[in-house]
Amino acid sequence: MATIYDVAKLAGVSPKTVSRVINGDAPVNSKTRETVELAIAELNYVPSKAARSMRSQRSGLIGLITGAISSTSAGEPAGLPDIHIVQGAQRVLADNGMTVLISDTGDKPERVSKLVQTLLEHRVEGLIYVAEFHQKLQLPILAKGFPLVLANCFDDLGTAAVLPDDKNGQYELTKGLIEKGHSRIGFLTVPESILARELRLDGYKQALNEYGIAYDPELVITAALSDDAHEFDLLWDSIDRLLNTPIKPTVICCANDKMAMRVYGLLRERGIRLPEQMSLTGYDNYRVICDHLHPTLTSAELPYEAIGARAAEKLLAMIKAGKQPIETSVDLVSGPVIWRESVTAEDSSVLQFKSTRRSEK
Amino acid sequence: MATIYDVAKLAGVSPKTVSRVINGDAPVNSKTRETVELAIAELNYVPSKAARSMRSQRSGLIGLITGAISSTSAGEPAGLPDIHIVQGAQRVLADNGMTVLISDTGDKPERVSKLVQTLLEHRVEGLIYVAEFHQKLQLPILAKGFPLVLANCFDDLGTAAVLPDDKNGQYELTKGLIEKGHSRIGFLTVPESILARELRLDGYKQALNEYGIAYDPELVITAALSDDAHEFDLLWDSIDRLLNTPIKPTVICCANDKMAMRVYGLLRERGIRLPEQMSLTGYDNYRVICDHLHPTLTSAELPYEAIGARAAEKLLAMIKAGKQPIETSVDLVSGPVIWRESVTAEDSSVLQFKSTRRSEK
DNA sequence: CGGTGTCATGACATCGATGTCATGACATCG
DNA sequence: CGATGTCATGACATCGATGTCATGACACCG
Repeated sequence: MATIYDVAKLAGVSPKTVSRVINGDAPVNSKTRETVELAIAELNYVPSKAARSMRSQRSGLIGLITGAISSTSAGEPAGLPDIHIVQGAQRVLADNGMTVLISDTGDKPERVSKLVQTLLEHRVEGLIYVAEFHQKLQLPILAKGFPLVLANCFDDLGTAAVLPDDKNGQYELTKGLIEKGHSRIGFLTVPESILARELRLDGYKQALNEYGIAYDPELVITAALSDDAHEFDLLWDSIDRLLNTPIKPTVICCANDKMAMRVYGLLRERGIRLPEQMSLTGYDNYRVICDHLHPTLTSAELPYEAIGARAAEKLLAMIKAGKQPIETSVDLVSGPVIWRESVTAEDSSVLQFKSTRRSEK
Repeated sequence: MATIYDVAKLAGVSPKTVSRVINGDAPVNSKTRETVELAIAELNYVPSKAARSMRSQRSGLIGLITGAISSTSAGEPAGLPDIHIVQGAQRVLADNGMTVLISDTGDKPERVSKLVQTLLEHRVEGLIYVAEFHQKLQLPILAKGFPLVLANCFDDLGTAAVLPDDKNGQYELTKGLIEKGHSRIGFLTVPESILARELRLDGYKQALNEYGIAYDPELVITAALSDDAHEFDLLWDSIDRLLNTPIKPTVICCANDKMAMRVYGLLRERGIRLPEQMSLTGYDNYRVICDHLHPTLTSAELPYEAIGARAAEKLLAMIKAGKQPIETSVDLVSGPVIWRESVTAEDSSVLQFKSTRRSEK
């Protein structure tokens, strides 16, 4: 590969002059510039970042650690694939002239510190750690003050983090359902081990509360996440319980789109027409599922792309601030609810009836 | 960040000795080694790849260009997300001590040459280009002899490439169906613009042929790919045509899992029970869909992870060969058929079981 | 005409690691 | 005892780019 010396030789100038042409940081005679540019083209010269970053002490690299790239093979979490977070981060970073170095844990958390080491060898200017689902964790400690942003996760040490606003998502979803005339709203949640559970439940309750609808614990059922047959039976039972409550729900909120996809099949097997006899919602806005299920599935978006983008922006700000410590913070990112065919809107008469009833209370 | 000089100073030795300790490439007195190792730990020293690769002329970096990372937002292709190809490549490369630099076209193909430039600045030792679906394309030309592997695509110039064996996948799928007793096999294909169409059709025909089943063009219907409402009507029509053939098919092969997901809904809307009254297959083995549809969906795997891995192996071999030109080639990678609940086996015992149960009602 | 300023360019050192060669301390051998 | 070999270590140059400083050519001014 050609070097700046080769170019200089061919153009009959000093390497420094070539450098000036490339960087445009000092005046160069236009005739000289032309000769140099010709030589560059002739030799297919591309400057070496390694040499540059040695002088400048800036690599232009950002390290991104994720399990995303291997996660789909193993026990996959229920949500959207976190690759969308990588997507968002990569876009923002590329727009700012940074190149992204990815490394993947391969689902072996103990590898993280070795990956970090490799990234530091490349002198990344900052790190983003992407978790597969909203969780709390503890990374091996880096040098103090090294720019690090956690995406989709957070820790105890006050490290900068960007998280999905799960409470708000379920709140907006529930609120929308109520405004469309639903008041018996079934809720299939995930197990307690999942952080999002409580947050979403809070959003659900808040919406009910604002509209004066009493919270009925019978309508909230914990459904399992995992994919094996046993859990599948449990989901079946959960639905039975919902359908057998004194006043049947008119809509079921599923903890995520995958669960909703199963519920489509289960409900139809017992002859229930969708959405006429039962409305359904998911969570994640997993496009492949939501757009292609029939009827298409209403879902609250898990704003992964935006989380990635925000994490990147935060990181860039931290890098820019340099030594001056920016106060780190935890950002919540909200996503919209995407209304699709799986939810019926009851007609105005019903709404009227309902509001009447409410005022009767 | 600490340098080798800092370590040397702290340990009271020369930088070269530190280098020897790090690389273990020459004998060092065990006492000296200990002192040096202590100093390294003390200073959190991490050697700089930039400096190393300047001397060694090896960056340890592989460039990976993809549209994957932005593809889901725009007009998404029908298949599996190509991120799985990245997955496979990253795994193999990491196992070989290489770090992956990703860059994304952001769905703007004209950006490719700029991305290549950036990757070359980082002195990547090779490049993998990942396409979103099986296609022919033309990359901007690199320096001749620069290690490059195309994944999920190929060109006219005989560049090394790794492709899915679409013909074999559909062949195995069709063969399996025949062996399970199906002989009227509907086939919803993708438009002619898609390369996989002809390949898969060939596989379908070959299987029929081997079992002496006549090819009936009426059973093969071109269904659209895109997601808008109009195309959706067309899919409906396609299914009608299939159901109205003189002898109805007992199974419908869909061009991909997403299409199959829609067909589930469409068939059920007209009261057809799955899989009892109609078997279904997809293509891609898009796990989120196949595992979670009810009944679970039989599908031929689009072996993206393996394609990525193979591409990486090919690239590493090319790099290792160096100047000696390895003969480039196009590899086909086959994936298995994953048999799930959506296909009934029509052998006598099953038929008997069914009729028994039905008569019990 | 000499002093001063501007423009275009080059010589040289430097970033951090490591290959090459040299050196000094010992051990071993004839 | 002197020659030779081995071991442990260091001095120095080098990879490719660029910051610093110097230099030569020329214009302009008093």
